[in-house]
Amino acid sequence: MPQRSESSWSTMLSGYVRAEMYVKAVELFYEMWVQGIEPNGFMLASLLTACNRSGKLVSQGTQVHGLVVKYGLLSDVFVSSALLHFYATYGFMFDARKCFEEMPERNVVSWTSLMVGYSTNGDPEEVLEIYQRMRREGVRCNQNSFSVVISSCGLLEDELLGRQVLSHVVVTGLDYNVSVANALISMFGCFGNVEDAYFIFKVMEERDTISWNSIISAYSHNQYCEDSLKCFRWMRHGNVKPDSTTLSSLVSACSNVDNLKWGMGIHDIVIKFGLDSVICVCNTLLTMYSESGRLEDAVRLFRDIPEKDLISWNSMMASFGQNGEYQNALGLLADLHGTNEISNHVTFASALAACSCPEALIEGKTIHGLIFRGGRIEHLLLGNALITMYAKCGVMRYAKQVFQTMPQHDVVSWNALIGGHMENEEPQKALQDFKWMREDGMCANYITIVNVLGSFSTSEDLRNNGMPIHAYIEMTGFESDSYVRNSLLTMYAKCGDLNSSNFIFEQLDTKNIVSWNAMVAANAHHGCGEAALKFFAKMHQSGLEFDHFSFSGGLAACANLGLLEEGQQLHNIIIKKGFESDLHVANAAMDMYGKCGEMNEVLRILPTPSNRPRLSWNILISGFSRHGYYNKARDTFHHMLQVGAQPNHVTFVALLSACNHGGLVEEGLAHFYSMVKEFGVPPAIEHCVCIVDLLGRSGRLIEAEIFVKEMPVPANDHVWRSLLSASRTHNNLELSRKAANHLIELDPSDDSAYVLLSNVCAINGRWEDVDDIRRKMKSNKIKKKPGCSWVKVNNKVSTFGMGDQSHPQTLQIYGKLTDLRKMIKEVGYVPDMSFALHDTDEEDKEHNLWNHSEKLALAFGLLDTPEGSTLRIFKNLRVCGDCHSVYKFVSKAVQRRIVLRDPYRFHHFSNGKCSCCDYW
DNA sequence: CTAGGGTTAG
Repeated sequence: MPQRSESSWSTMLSGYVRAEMYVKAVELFYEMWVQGIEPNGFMLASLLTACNRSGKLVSQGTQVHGLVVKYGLLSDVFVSSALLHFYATYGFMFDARKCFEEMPERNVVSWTSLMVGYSTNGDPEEVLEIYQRMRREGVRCNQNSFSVVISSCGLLEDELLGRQVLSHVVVTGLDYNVSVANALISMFGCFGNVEDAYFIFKVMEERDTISWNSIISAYSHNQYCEDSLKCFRWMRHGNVKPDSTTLSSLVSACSNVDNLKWGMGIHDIVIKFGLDSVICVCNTLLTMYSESGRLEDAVRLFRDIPEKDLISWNSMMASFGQNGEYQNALGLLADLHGTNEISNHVTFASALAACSCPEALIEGKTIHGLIFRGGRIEHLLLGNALITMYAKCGVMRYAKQVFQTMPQHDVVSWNALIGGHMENEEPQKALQDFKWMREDGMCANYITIVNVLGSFSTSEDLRNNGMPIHAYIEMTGFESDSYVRNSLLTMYAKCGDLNSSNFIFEQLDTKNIVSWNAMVAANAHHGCGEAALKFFAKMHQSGLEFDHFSFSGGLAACANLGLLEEGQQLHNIIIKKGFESDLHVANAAMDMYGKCGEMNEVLRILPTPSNRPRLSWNILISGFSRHGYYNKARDTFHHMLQVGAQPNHVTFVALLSACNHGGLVEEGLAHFYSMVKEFGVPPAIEHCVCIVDLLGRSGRLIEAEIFVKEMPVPANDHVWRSLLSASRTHNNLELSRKAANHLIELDPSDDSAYVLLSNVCAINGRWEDVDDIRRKMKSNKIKKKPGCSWVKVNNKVSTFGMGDQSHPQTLQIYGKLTDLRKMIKEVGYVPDMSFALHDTDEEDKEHNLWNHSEKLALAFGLLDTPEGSTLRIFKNLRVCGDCHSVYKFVSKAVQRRIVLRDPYRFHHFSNGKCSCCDYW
């Protein structure tokens, strides 16, 4: 073979590279090398390109680096550019960077290679750093460098820089370049700005498949399912053939219940184009079926994927987890172990997410162990997932421990911790961690704010923490976020400041389902049932569909108003729409039936004891308590302990109030002490109110007063009101005065202090004092909350005030009252004048007593309802003692069952007796 | 330059 010239070796070498015969190129080089021919810069650059493009010749490339150094060719710009490109391609960014920094001169290609390297290695921050440096050094970008910079802005959601880059693009005229425009479409998609994405797409002069894919995925990522489908139709109309990327995006756009019908159509198209074996498409389809609540279809799809990759496994595991099937998720983890696939951090994150419920705590701990032994414990994402898992299992101690041992935190770590405090009802800790987070220099995002606000639930929380944070929100500009505005609204509502929540609600530019639901729930839970129902109806009129939250709120409103029929109708709708199995809805339904006096209905829909959540137990106990079945309340409490459910502070409020209504003083006290000692539930103000009421009602006023002085939390208005009411019942003028003074001090606008005190004075015949109190009320502009009663007859609610004559059947009503009075006087009724609170003669007193609203409602109810039916009457204030006695007599005289609900409890009257045994 | 799985959420 004749001796070849240097140039012929060069030509051969570059020929092999052009022909994509990379291994041949390397072999040729060795042949030349053993013949002792010294390579020139061009050869080494070609060789590096071969190593680069083959994707496999890593060690060969690094050996070439040695030759470059040996022959002093680092100063050759072609060689050093090729070397840089080689290192960047294989992800050796340290070497790539070194190469770049040491280059004698750089062209735009060198800059681009470096940026592409960082981009493909998942470091968009570095890409933007380099871009800024390019700007400083006056280097002009080409289409490739612009594309990678634009895509990095999108990934980092850096909208400010993104718009700057756009202006640079326009200046250079590269906005007409297809690749650059494609990148811009995706970037705006990442910002959630589909309008600008579409604008760029619309003005493009020529589009390729990637352009279509970019706009479709921009719509898909931002949940604009219909728009992505519209684009797809337009694309098909122009005879552009979709590829697997197009269809993947479309499938993920349809990944929810509402869009499943379209998704299934796309599934058919996938099959038509023969793309149903593309793994990426299979995986998106799997997720789509799972997210639409069709887990079985997802499982079938998973089984049928011939060559599952790790993402298939991870997706399936996540699907099981999201559908609450943690055993299946963990089973999959075991199956994965038997394959060739190697699990990654996403695998474990999904497994942890599946274990994020109290029942799966042990499994969660096991995964924690696996992560530790697998050496993944320092992974940020897994640390975050662990915090979440422990927080959702209710073990904040472990969540905090994980947090403290993590080598680094991001905003998600803090949010998971604060969110955990929120869910576990620890508002002070949520606030404390929020403060520490800011001291630590970590920027809050909207989720942080939503979590912190969500942890507040009392008027104290609102005053001390909620309002200062509201100020912080206004200052930092978070109030422009619609999630934040909704959670502000919810906070004010939950803490009982309905005026403020109303104000925020009215100011909302768009009222979404969450805003409406918050208004319904807050009004229902704060005793404004009618307002709640109005919101409920208006929400529907505005075209929104009810969800779990709306139905729970609607039921709570019916419960508040005691509207059994409406509640039942709503419950029927709920069943029809398939919401009855939702835990919150089921609990709200139970609560509604309980508060409407239908304990049998409560028992009918109650979950079986073994999987009965604590909330259901609490509703059951408080239901029994409200109806005076204190034995059943106590039995339920013991049953709850037997099946291993943990009582919480609400359980004890219900239990103590059962003892209270049953007059079980010793038992109530015993529960109060065991609550702290045995169950570790710290006594809160609600428990103390129960105890004060318990002691006071039974006449142990001295002990009640001592308890108030010594109890672990400061007394509030409820405590003093209860003590005042007890001293009225047991006629203790001195204590009444004390309690009334405290009450007026705490809440000067409250009418009950004046009213109750004047009652005690009236009983004792101290009419001057009564007048004095009346004058004070007048001068302080305080009005007695008017008592009213209502009764529903023939689907129409009739409301009566004291001495009300506004009803169209007034004549008959008063006639009926006279009859009743005669009838029961014959069988022993004697009016109890101590409930007549004006200083008049005895006849007037009796006349006033017979003007009480509950008596008017009773007379009307008896007029217009069939004989033998149960009469249901409601009162906004505690029932008067004389009326209670009248109801008993009437129930026997006319042989009717009467159910009276006041704000505290139910009275079931039947055959001359009341279920409260005259103790209320 | 486009596409599939994961942690925080009213």
